[in-house]
Parts: sequence; C-alpha cells; structure tokens
Amino acid sequence: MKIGEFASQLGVSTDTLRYYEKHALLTPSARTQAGYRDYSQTDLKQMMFILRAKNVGFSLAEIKELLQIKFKKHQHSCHEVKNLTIQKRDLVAERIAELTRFHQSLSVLADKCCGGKEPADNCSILTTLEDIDGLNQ
Amino acid sequence: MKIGEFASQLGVSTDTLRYYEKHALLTPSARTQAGYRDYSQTDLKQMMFILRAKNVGFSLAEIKELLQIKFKKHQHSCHEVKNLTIQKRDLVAERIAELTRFHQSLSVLADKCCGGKEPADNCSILTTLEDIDGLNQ
DNA sequence: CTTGACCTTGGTGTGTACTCTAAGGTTTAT
DNA sequence: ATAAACCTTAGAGTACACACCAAGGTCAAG
Repeated sequence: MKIGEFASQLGVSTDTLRYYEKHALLTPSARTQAGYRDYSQTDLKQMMFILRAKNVGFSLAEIKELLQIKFKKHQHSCHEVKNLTIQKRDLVAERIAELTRFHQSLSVLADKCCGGKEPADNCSILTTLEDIDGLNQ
Repeated sequence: MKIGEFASQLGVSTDTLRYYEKHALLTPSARTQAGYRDYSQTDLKQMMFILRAKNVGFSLAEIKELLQIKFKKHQHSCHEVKNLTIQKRDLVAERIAELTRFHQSLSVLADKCCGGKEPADNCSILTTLEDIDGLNQ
C-alpha cells in the first residue's frame, strides 16, 4: 500500500507518516522499485497501536518507549509498562490540578465582574489583578 | 533600578524581562546614559500585574490584550474584560475535560496490569493497545 | 505522449515561553 | 589599572507535533 492510501485509511496525513518514520515510530516494511513507501498489514496494526496510545494521552516519545517494549516483550516486564502508564497518569493528574486552579481563579474573577457595557475604569477583574495579591496567597 | 535587581526582586530572569519587552508586555520607563534599562515603581506594578495574570492561567498574548485595555480603561467595557476571562475559563475547562478522559483511560489500563516482574508477553496494557478499539469507542 | 495525480527528499514555518550564546561595552571595587 | 560583575544587542536553540513548500521523479489513462 502506498503512503496516500495508507494515510487516508487511517485518517492521518502523509506528512504525519513521514514524520513518524523520521522519528522511528513506524518504518514501512518495504519500498517499491521506484523508492515509494510500501506499507503492509503489520504496519497498519502498528499505526493503530500508535493512534490508540495517542488517544489515551501518551506523547510520541512515550509511545516510542512502549513500542520498544512491545518489540521485545520478553526482555521487559509488566512492571515497566505499568510504571510508564502510572507515571503518565500522575503527570496528567498534576496538569489537571493546575488547570483546575486556573479554572477556579478565572471563575472567581468572572463572577466579580458585572460584564456590562460601561467603561472598564472600575472593572473588578482588572483591579483584582492590579491589587496586592488577592488570588494567589 | 537596573535589570538585574529588578529581576531578582520579582523572581524572574533578566532574559524573561528582555523577552517581555520585545513582546511589548513591559518596556522600562527609562534608560541610563549607558543605555542600561532603568525600571521604576510603576514598572514593578505592571510586572506584578503580568505575573498575577499568568498565575490565573492567562497566556502572554492574552495578558497583552488585558494590558491594552488597562491602559485605556475608558475606551473599553467591563463586557470585554469579562468576555476574555470567560473565554479563557471555558478553554481551560475543555482542556481539563480532555485530560480527564486521558486520566480515566490510563487508570483503566493501569488497573488491568499486574505490574509484576514477569516478562511483558501478556501485558494487558500492551494487548489492550494492540487489540481492536477497547478504549475509544 | 502528455496530463494529472501521485510519490520522493530536504528544508522551512508554526506557536509558546523562554534560555543560552557570542562579542562587546560599563561600572564598581581594590 | 584591572578584574569582577554587571549591562548591551542580535540571533540561535529548546520542546512538541506536525504542516507546508520546492524541485523533481513515477505511473496510469486517454
């Protein structure tokens, strides 16, 4: 399968596939005589693995690690895989916590402001940001 | 106040201050005869405004907008300011929702895996990612 | 045999918020 | 007088995940 068909089957761009190849995530198993990339069913499975891993939040670098484990499963332990997963989950949790603090602060700000048509001279949002730390203790 | 002292008072780097100046967030009110940046108390207040806005999750681009409003308050309305705040809050909420989905999927994956020392040949995390969509419907 | 659709490589651009470097000028203390 | 510590500019590098472009080769249809 040439790159164009492969890409449209997966709903990604050909640029993405070349990018993944450059970063050693997916190298097509063959090339045609003309030098065209020739993707196989195995490549399809691997690409689906990559897309699923992306869907659960893994970065490409992390997916690369997962693939290396997947290629040599008996040289790696469940422990390793679970660790990667948990580390990622905890990182995501931290980010959620940070964004939640943002959300909270923004809600407080928004609630303070009337949101009317009048000039912003006494806008509570601006004055709160100007004043001595009302938000972050 | 020269840039070094100003920076250490605020807990930021001199690079950051030059960066903010380049991006029109904070231009020191004066220069010394030698061409050194000379920051005033007003600059200090403005920088604190910027840092507080960052602390509630605004990006530098958004802070720039806020500053432009702040400089000419009577030419802008509360409505504008509140809109910026609410838009940001909603964007943050979307990002939280996405990360929460990631967190959920990663938790499901982690719970499936024993995490033991045995080889990863039958690791549930890997097989789930290999198998036909078990996670994303 | 030519047109159009596809493919190739290599390189550049995007957005975010800085960080670092090089090559040089200034200030302060000894 | 000179060393240390500061300052200046312009420009390059970082991470992430691609998108876009140019110049050219290949392939199938009419």
